[in-house]
Amino acid sequence: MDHCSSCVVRNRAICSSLDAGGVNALGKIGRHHRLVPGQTLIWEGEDSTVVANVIDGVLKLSTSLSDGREQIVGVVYPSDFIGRPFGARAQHNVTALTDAHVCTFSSSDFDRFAREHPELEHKLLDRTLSELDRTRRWLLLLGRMTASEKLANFLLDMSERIAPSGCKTEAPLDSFDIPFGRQQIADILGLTIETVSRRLNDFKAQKIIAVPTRRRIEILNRAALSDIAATPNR
Amino acid sequence: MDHCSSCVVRNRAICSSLDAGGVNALGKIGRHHRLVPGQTLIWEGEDSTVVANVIDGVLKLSTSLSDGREQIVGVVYPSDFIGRPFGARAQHNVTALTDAHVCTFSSSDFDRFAREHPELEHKLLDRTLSELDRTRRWLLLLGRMTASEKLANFLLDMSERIAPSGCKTEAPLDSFDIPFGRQQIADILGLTIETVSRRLNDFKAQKIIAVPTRRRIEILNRAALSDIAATPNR
DNA sequence: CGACAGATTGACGAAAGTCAATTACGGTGG
DNA sequence: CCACCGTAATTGACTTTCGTCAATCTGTCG
Repeated sequence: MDHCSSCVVRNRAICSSLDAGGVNALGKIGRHHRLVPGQTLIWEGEDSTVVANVIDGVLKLSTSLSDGREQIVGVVYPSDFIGRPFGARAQHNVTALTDAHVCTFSSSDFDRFAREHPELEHKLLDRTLSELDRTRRWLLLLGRMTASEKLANFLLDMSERIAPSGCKTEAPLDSFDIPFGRQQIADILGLTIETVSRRLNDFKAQKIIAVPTRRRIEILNRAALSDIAATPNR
Repeated sequence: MDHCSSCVVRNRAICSSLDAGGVNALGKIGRHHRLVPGQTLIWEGEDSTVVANVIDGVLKLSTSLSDGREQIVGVVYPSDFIGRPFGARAQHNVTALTDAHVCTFSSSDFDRFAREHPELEHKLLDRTLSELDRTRRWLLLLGRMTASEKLANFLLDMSERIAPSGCKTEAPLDSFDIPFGRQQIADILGLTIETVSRRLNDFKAQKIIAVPTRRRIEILNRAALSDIAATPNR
């Protein structure tokens, strides 16, 4: 880990809680890895031996049942943290969806480092609390929403989280590529690919969205989409 | 907060990370509250002003849609921690299901205290990571399981988490009271009360469980129940 | 002994899943 | 640059599961 100081996520990842000396020390125990789409970094149930920072790319967290049913339980982007520090067993798979760069640490190294750096643990705690809130909101989507509501929320969520490289705006984009195929959308929303396809076509027919290519979405009528996405009670 | 040293959760709540002096200092900023069933401690969307430890009782975390659909996103037991420290807005309601005792702290007091006590933050981080893992497993249940599978998992989960006062065994109980009505079971599992009732009766007809009273469950055939609860792939 | 909320049961409908066939996209090689 | 191929996505017909609505039952508590 030679160039932490020039790392693109230096100021956004948990590293941002550390001063130059701390980052340097952390860098010494980290290793840079490249992942290709479909490559799995952590397997569910294995003794958790690595944690990591995402530098570039998109990865999914997933769990599955023995008959093959799969649920995606999280999607991570650059600057996000991966893995379960402090000795517990990995509870889900971590798999690259795109080409990805990650900065890995052995669990034991990271645990030791974290315990010596309260500022890092604080940052990680804050992130984990936010991720927990986000995941709990997802429970509402999976447990209580219809297919159309799920998709509307998904598209709005994507438009807020996807920022194509080179574009610095913070505002939600009306036109973007999603890093998921239909099966993955289905696995995120707890649906089948057929239902995803049908509801997406409903939106297309109503001119709420356009789908110029398989992976591109254009939101033509954001108000209508927000309307379909059942508003949480707050 | 006079008697932290005699608190029943002193050695299980996050307080267990503190020495006598620390607990004493924390006790000074905490206030003891009694809650009655149905009483709400925190409302979703309000500016988060309190966090708390559960001393006794069971509480639910829930979110709802404007049309009344509700999803329970968490259930907390004695020694569990409630709330979102470090300034974010409350994302869900916290409501007592039984008579309950909690030990509350103003967010700002707690935040300040936590930042001065890395051991406390570490403990909280470890718990939050575990809770995140648990919540993510719930996503699989809501997104990919049938009503029967959901109920089987729910019953097994309950049998492991419920320990009636006075009983010190760690083994799962085959006979226990659940602190939920049918509507709440439905809100946990993303079902309707009718479906809960029907599937429960299926289990009864198969002699897998008995339901001597509304709130009591007796597991007659744990193996069959585990069999229905689709096994995660690990 | 009622009365009421909570739970069960039944009949029906709607939403999403399943299975199968077809189409379209996107990458490859001629 | 175009034709071809394989994968992914769409579409259609049908089934299943769960939800909805309404009636009935039951146990809890005054």
